[in-house]
Parts: sequence; C-alpha cells; structure tokens
Amino acid sequence: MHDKLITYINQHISSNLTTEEEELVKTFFKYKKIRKKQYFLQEGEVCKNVGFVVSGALRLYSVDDKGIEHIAQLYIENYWAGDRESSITLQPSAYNIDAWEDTELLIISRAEMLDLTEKIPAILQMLRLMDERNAIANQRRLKSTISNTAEKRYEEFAEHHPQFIQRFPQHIIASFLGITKETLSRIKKQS
Amino acid sequence: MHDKLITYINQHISSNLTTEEEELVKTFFKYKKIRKKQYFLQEGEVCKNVGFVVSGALRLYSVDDKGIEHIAQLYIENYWAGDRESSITLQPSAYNIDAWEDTELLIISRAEMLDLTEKIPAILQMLRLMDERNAIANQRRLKSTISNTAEKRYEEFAEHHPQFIQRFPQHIIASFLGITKETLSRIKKQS
DNA sequence: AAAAACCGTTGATAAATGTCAACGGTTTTT
DNA sequence: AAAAACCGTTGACATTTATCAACGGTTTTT
Repeated sequence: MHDKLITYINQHISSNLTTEEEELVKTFFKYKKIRKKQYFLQEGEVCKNVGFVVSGALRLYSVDDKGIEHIAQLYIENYWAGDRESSITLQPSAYNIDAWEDTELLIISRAEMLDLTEKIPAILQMLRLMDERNAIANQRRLKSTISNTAEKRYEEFAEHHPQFIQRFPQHIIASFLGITKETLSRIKKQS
Repeated sequence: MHDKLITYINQHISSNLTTEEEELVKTFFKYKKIRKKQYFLQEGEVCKNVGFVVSGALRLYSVDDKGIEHIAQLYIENYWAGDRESSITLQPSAYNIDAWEDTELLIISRAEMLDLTEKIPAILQMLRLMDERNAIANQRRLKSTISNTAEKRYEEFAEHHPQFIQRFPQHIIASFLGITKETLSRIKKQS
C-alpha cells in the first residue's frame, strides 16, 4: 500500500530514503478509502489533511450562486489532493473535493508533515520540488487562460494532459477549462 | 538602499536577522537601476536573477502571434520580479519583464539565493512563506478567471489590489484581467 | 513650441461563448 | 428488467466580449 508513496518520494529526492526513514514515513501517512461521489473535503470545513492518491481520481471545485460547479483541479494517481489555501490559513475552504472514482489515499495533516520534514530533510526537499512544479503549472495554466481562445486552450490541455482526457468525461474537462460542455462539444466537432 | 530589503525580510521571518546576517544579505544582493521602458528580462533569455523591487513598477508579459501583449504579472515595491519557470528549468523565458516606471532593484541569482539559504536558514523560511502566498494568490486568480464574468473579475481585482489600479493605466489592468481595454472601459461605465 | 505618443472613450459590427430545451444512447441504480 | 441518472450532441437564440476605426484630451519627446 505505502510502496507507491515510497517510490514517489524516492523519485523526487536526490538519494533514496533509508529503511528507517521509510518506516517513519509509513507511520505518518494513514490509509483512507473513499467511494465514488464521496467527499474528501466539503466547503466550509478547514482542510486539515493532504492526500497522496494511490489509486482513483478526484476533483476540486467550487459552486457558484447559480449552483454551477467550477472545477479548479483534477487529481489522479501520484497527485496530492487538498486545498492548500485553507490548510495554510486555517480558514474554511471555498472548495469541495470529491472522488470521481473509488479512491485510495494516504493522508497526513499539515502539522504532521511539518514534523516529518524536520525528521527527514529529504521530505522538505521533495516538498520544495512539488511547490516549484506546482507554481510552474499554475503559471502556465493562467497564461493559457488569459491569452488563448477556448479552442487553443483545449488543444494545449489535451496535448499536455492526455491522462485527464481519458479519465474524466467531457463536461468535467469543459468546466476545468472554464467553458460549457456545449462549447467544448462544438469545438471538438469543428476541428 | 538595502534597508528596505532587510525590513522586508525581518517582517517575513520569526526573529530578526543578526547584524552579521544583515551584512551577508547585503553582499549577496546587487543594486540595479532600470529606466522606464527598459527590459529586466527579454523573451528568449534564461532568467538568471530575481529582483526585489525597492522602488518603481514593472510588468511581466508575453507577446502572441498577433503582437498583442498579455500581462501575466505586475510588480511594485516589495514584490519579487522574475520568471520562476525559466529560473528553475533554465529554459529560455516566454516572457518579457520591463519597467513601467524608473525602477530600483536588488537582484540575486538563483544559485546565490540557494547559497544564502544554506548560510541563513531564516531566508529559507522566508522563501517558503513567499511560495505559499504566491500559490494562494495564483489559485485565487485562477478561480476568479474561470468562474467569474469580466465585470466581477474587475471588481474583485479592484477590491484586493487597489495599489495596482492607482499605479498602472487602465489598458494594462485590462490585459492583466484578460480582457480588452474597450471592454474594461464599458464595464466601468455601466457600474 | 510643435510633434508625437499615450490614454480612455465611443460607435458600429463581428465573433465567441453561454443558455435553454430536447434527443438518443449509454451506464448505473433500484 | 425497469427506471433513473448520466453523457454528449444539436438547434435556436441571447449575451458577452472582441475588433476596428475614430475622437479629443493629456503627457512626453523632440
């Protein structure tokens, strides 16, 4: 169960964890199973945990006045699910996270994670790397959203994230891109 | 000259720098003056430095096929200017950064910054805090861009960033929001 | 002092995208 | 096995936003 996480960590640090460190990591992360459509986080709660996705798929989204869901983030295996803003500020989250498929997570609280980084410096190194990648991905997405038409945005997304296209239905992808499902349907047709 | 930076650092760490640390910081950051309209970074260059803005204002933007500028980021005093993606990946930047006003910067290379974090752990702490705030700001902006109409986006922006509204002309703000100057002009008129 | 560049606004029109309603074919639930 | 929910598509139409051209008032440059 934890093997996938250990592998992930080793791939993101400069030299592998020792056996003792591996054991420590295993004690910090708790297994959690979420059935399809169940919440991992509900709007209004403070997001205490971050979850490493071992298997399955989830989405992070907000709901507007009209009840429309706006998908901010999608997660599959080897992604980290959580609302970072809420975790950091300890304010109630404006987002929901729910499972799109039956999902297995390894969860850890922010406090425990900080504790772990002190015990295993390599974990801090991994977190910094994740931060960097995340910042880059966000910057790219923002650029694409501001600069491109819906069509080009879809093309770029499909090129860079084919895994998501296969995994989530079209109306979810549309929402992630900030367009309606009808518009996406028409875009795909004409191209 | 470096006082503003020292103050900034002290405000973002848990206990103030020692006098020796202050001196060390001052040796690492180099003063750079940029006249209005001059580049701090040009598309195609690798972004080697990050700059702390002591005074002035800058913008980070890309230019599309049609020659239209898309403003991704605005900077004023106490902001850090640079293309993080390029700095990290060492790939040529897709962005330009230029001075909107005469600007004074304190610059440091990524390598020097890493060196500094090893000599002064508090600097690492500061960087992590900056990262967090940056991640939160980006997430909020993305949410706003995906979920809101142009009008609401402008309202939110004006509410959260009045400094920018006063500092940059309207067509720059429009570009930052991903709309045309004409549209922004009409939005402001009707509200 | 004159010329040029910059800036915000407006009008007319075009293009992109959203909204609403309906359909048929799936898949899931009962 | 039947019912319900889900999913992508399409048509008709409305709304939002972009485009292009022009203007007058600034500010900056020459």
